[in-house]
Amino acid sequence: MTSQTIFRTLLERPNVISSKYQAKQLHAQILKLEPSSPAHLSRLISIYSNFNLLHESLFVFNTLHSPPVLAYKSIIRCYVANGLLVQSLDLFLQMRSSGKKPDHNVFPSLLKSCTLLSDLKLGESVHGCIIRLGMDFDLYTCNALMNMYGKFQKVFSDKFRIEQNVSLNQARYILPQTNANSTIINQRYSKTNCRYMVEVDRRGSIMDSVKRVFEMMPKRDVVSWNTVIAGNAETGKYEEALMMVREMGSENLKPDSFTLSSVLPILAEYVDVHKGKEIHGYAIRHGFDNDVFIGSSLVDMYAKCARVEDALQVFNILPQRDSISWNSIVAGCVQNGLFDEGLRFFHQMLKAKVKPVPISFSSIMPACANLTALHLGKQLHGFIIRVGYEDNMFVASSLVDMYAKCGYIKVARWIFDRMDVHDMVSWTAIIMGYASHGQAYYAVSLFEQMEMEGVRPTYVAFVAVLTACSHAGMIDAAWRYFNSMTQNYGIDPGLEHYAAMADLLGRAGKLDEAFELISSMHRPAGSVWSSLLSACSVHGNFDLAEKVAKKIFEVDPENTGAYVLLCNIYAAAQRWKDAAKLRYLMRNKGIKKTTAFSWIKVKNDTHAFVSGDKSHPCYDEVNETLNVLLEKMEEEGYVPDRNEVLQDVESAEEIPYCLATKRQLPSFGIISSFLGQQFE
DNA sequence: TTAGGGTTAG
Repeated sequence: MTSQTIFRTLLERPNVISSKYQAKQLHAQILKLEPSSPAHLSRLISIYSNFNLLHESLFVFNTLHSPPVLAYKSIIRCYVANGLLVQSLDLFLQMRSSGKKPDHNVFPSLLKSCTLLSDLKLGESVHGCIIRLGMDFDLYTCNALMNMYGKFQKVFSDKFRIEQNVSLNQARYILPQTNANSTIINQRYSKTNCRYMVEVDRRGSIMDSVKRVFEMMPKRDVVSWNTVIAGNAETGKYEEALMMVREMGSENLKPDSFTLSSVLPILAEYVDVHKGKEIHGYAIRHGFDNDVFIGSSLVDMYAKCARVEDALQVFNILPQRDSISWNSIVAGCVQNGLFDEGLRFFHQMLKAKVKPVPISFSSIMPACANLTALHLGKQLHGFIIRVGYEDNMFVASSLVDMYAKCGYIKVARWIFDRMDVHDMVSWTAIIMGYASHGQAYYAVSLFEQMEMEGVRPTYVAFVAVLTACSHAGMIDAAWRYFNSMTQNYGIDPGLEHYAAMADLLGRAGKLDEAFELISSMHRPAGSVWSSLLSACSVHGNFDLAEKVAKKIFEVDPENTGAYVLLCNIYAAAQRWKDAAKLRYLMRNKGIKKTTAFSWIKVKNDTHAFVSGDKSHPCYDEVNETLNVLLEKMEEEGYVPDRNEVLQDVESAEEIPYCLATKRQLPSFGIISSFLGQQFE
């Protein structure tokens, strides 16, 4: 074969050119053999642009006096791939003014530019151009059109959601509640509602555009279906998305890895592990389980369905892991309460030299918060500042929560005040922080501030404010919020809200009122009754206690806490026979009190305290210290109530403080050195 | 021409 034949073959079958080096060799051959052939030069531009070589492509393009369509569309594609979006649209206009008729390959690139520029109007103009040129039946062009409209629909949807739940930071002034404030709140909501209607119309019309394009298509491929399915999945139209996955089959198209990427998050949201497993089986049968996207989605789906073991299994056999698969397993562990495991994976991720992103920190921070591992939380905070993630709303909210849970409410407030915008979660985190620190005034004031700024309180925000009221004995305010949930926001009170109210009323001695409230619940849970049982014990209402205990045993016959509490109540009332009968019943039923323990971290060791254990080497010293503290407390007027403790069902010990073995948390010193070394 | 992960809960 002569060099000329090879040259022609290469130009006719550009796919055989597998490297940038070969492309440059071909360029040299063209210059040598046919340097002025626009057809050859255009093919060369196309080959260069396939390798994303913008500089080389432009170099050749600028030598052409009247570039053919192939040259234009190759440069346009290369511009888009390099993020030069305005330039891509400029070149399209230049091509049109030179009289060249664009073919169907040009539009996907242009539509991508409009999407990346977030310019819907421009996208609609391009759509008009597509229709005028009669390209609106082309498969690739239609797929790209649907993709563009789908992306805009998601942007509108996300933007609207954020506007609903975000306010500017004006939390530095705390206004008292007045009628004037209520008027402002109402005005804000009526404005919000107007905007809501406009946005709903806008989103609806964009989704109609996606549908219209889809329905007009003479032929659809798997990408067409995937695009519409993803559009529905991302905007919460789950049933529609799943229905379309089933409908694909009627056009003889099988779901591929992209389809599964849309389906798995829906099943995670539905907590439907059975269907999730079916999809997992399908993925294995079709070889998609090696796909890193599917792997991450499976990890996430299993974790959200509380199947951490399955999530770990999928993660452990992943042939390749990227930042997202690591974040998925870290978040999966933490969300399921496996904090140590989550921290270990975070550590391993750093060791694997995967750079943490904001999501990594907002996923791991709740582990520090729930373990009250302040030292680690502070180290991570330092790292967050160094890499500049402290302004991320998710990261900042998780920091607010971590500091509040670790006892540093002032630092939590400082971080909260520094945030430019507050969403519903950050408000709730700081309100709950104040509530758990017993600073109900701040919690309630901030809740009202949040309402003033037009952020709609949610189910969780009401849990927070009612908890605050409960701790401070604010009965009137609590009733106001409890009633406001349904009346103003249409949120049905749940278990947590009833529990806070029952706790509040019980502590205040309003036992009958609490009984009535709990009885009004649809299906009162044992835990809500339990707080009333405890209040009955404190206030010495033994008759009601028996009634309440009966209610608990109806819904939860093996509620250990209720047995123990009732036993103690009988003991306090000197009803020894009843107490003994109950204890006998417990033994018969095999009900045992779960061992509770608390722990304290001293330097790098965590020491756990369990009733009845004398194994710790410093047992005597600890007991001595406890006695000193007890004496001091008694000097200041504390009278220990030993009536109930003496009759504790499972323990014969009078003072249940002893020491158990050390519990080892991950060593954060090691993580700290990684943070410092690798990513500064 | 199409894809995956995050913060608040007595």
